[in-house]
Amino acid sequence: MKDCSQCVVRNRAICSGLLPDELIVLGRLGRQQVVERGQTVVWEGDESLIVANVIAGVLKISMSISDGREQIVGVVFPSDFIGRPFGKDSPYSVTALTEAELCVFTRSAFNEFASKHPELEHKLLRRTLEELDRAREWMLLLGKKSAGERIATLLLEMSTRLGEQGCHADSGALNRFDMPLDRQQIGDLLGLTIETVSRQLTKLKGEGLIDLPDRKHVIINDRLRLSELAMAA
Amino acid sequence: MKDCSQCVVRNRAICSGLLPDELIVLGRLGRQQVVERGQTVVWEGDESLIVANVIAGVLKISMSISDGREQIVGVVFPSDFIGRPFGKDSPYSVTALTEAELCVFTRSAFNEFASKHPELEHKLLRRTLEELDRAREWMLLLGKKSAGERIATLLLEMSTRLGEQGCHADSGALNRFDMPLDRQQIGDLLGLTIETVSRQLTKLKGEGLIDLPDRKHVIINDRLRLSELAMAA
DNA sequence: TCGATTGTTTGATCGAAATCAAAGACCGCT
DNA sequence: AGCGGTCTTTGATTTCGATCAAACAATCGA
Repeated sequence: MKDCSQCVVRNRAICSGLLPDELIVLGRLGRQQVVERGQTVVWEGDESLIVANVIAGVLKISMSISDGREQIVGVVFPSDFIGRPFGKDSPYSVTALTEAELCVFTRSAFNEFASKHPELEHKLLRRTLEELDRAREWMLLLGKKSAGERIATLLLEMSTRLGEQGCHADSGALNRFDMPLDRQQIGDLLGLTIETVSRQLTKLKGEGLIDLPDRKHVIINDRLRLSELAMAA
Repeated sequence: MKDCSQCVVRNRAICSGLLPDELIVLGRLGRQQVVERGQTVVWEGDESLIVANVIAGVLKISMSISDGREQIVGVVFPSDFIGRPFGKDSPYSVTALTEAELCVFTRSAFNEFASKHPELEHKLLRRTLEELDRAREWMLLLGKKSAGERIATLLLEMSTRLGEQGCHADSGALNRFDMPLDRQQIGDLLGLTIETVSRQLTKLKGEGLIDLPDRKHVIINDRLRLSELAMAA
């Protein structure tokens, strides 16, 4: 593995805060790996063999019912942590939505290292608590919001989470982003069908709140009105 | 506070595994408190002043939209942990569904103690990861399951989680339990209306899969068929 | 025991999103 | 540039659960 001190997510991932020599030990346990769009790195129901830090790219966490219905239960960005430490099987799949770069550990090696480094576990705990908050926020969306509210919420959420990645100086960039999910995946995340997603997006575009120059590109014109639509608590 | 070594959730709560003298220190930080049915101990949006272990009773975790729509995002049982450590405001409310008994800490005192006791943070991390798994399972339910599937899933989930509490010798008790949620709350948990909940329960009763001797009491007659209906992955 | 209140069930109708169906746009490939 | 495949949009129709409405059952206090 390359030197962790050069890692682009060095200051944001859970390994931040480790001492230089600890980082060297951890670095030796991990390997960097490029995964291509569509590739699944963790399988629902299978033994949870690996965990990883996301260095670049966007991935989805998904669960499904035996008849094929699929729900996306999380979207993961650079510096986020993926996999299920401390548990034999993974209850969900993790699949790359874009080409991605991971810093991969075997679960057992990570577990062992983590048990000896409370600072790391503390970081992971904080991150897991945040992820739980986000999951619950999404439960509110899935349980109570209308199709229009769901789409508005998603656009704002993607915009801010992608925005956290880039340079903060360019504030205008917050309102233009590449949606890493296709229409089907947006549906699987929002609990809607592909047709409903399409209609709601067309509606927002018609009202001038957003622009959709092409399939992937989204431009938010009226953030305020969009957040009113999203009906946040 | 009473002696922690006598606590009924001693072996299951996150404080299990602490050394006797650590337990005494933690015990002095907490106070036992009885909360009555309907009482809210944490308010959504307010500063997260307290965290607690649940000693007895059942509580709900809920989030809401400004217009009053409410979603229950978690149900909490004895030995579970409530509150939001390491974060200024609580994104959700916590309200007692039955009379309950808590072991309450101020957030700041708990945070400080936890930072010094990795074993405790490790327990909390494992618990939070499990809670996250449950939240995601529920996202699948809210996003993709039909009303009938939701009700079947809930009945099985309540049955097993309440069953974990009691004595394991009496296996028959798993199939009879008191539902701590009323119809409105079941709706708020499943993303359904009170009428749909009632109709689905009546349907299951008509098919002989369950009995409902009174409002609160549930008897599961055919667990296998119920879990087929629940369509678990 | 009665009446008031609250919670639940049942029935009739409505509507938002799903489903079914087909046309249109975009992309990669040769 | 032209073709084949995939993804997206648009339209027509259906359906499941929501909403509206009223009867019914349980609980509680006087």
